[in-house]
Amino acid sequence: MKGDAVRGHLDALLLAALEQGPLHGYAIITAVQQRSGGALELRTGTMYPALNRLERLGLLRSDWQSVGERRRRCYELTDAGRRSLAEERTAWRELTAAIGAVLDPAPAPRPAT
Amino acid sequence: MKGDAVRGHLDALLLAALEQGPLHGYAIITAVQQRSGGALELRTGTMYPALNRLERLGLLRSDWQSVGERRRRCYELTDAGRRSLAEERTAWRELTAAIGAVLDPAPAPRPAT
DNA sequence: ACTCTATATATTGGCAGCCAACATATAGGC
DNA sequence: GCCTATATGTTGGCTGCCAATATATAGAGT
Repeated sequence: MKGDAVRGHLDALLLAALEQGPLHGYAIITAVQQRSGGALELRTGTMYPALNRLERLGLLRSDWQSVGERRRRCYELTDAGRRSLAEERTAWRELTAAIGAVLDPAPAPRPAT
Repeated sequence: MKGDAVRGHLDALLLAALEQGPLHGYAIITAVQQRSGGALELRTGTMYPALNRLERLGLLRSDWQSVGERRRRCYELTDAGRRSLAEERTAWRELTAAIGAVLDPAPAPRPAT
């Protein structure tokens, strides 16, 4: 998968990854990687700033956990985040429908041949 | 449709628009607009430089036509352009499959309940 | 003990690629 | 005469992702 593949869809991916329950950043990377069959690999320099931004926007909330000496920042969706995810899904369907229609145009219907 | 919608897929759209025959730039805009049901509207500041780039890459060739006093630059696919279009289609399918799998994950198969 | 990898989070600088705005010109309708 | 559609192009700017870098703990291998 070429670079910039997730451009414009990063927020949707992050929100979707958190839909089924809280995860910390590193776990989000592996979850997205697995769900996509290895095709999508989020970069830390891409994801962590995005998670912070989504939290500032009120779509996520986070809390720090400790596992031994290790610290993790665990994110979960807010209600606004769930609504935003629904909008992102709609936008994604519209985009794929629009581009798909140009890439693979339906044959023009013709008056009863 | 939000801005930057075509980002990363512009070349694919242009090549696909020209697949069924030569068109000039303005006609490409209306063709893409119609095929996408009005969802996609290419900007001149986006398209014309892209057409030039694709011609430099050898994926398109162009010739100037005259309709009365009007001049049109008519583009058509080269063989390399057709091959590139096929690759763009494959890349598009892989991308939609990957992102789609994250946005709408298949329920995990579980051992005979 | 030492090294390498995996786990885990974060910042910085760079840049590709699209967009808005602008510029120009012909043609046709009202 | 004016407005809109047709038609092609350039310039500057900004968004948003990436590579590179930094830091630190944990565990496995040798």
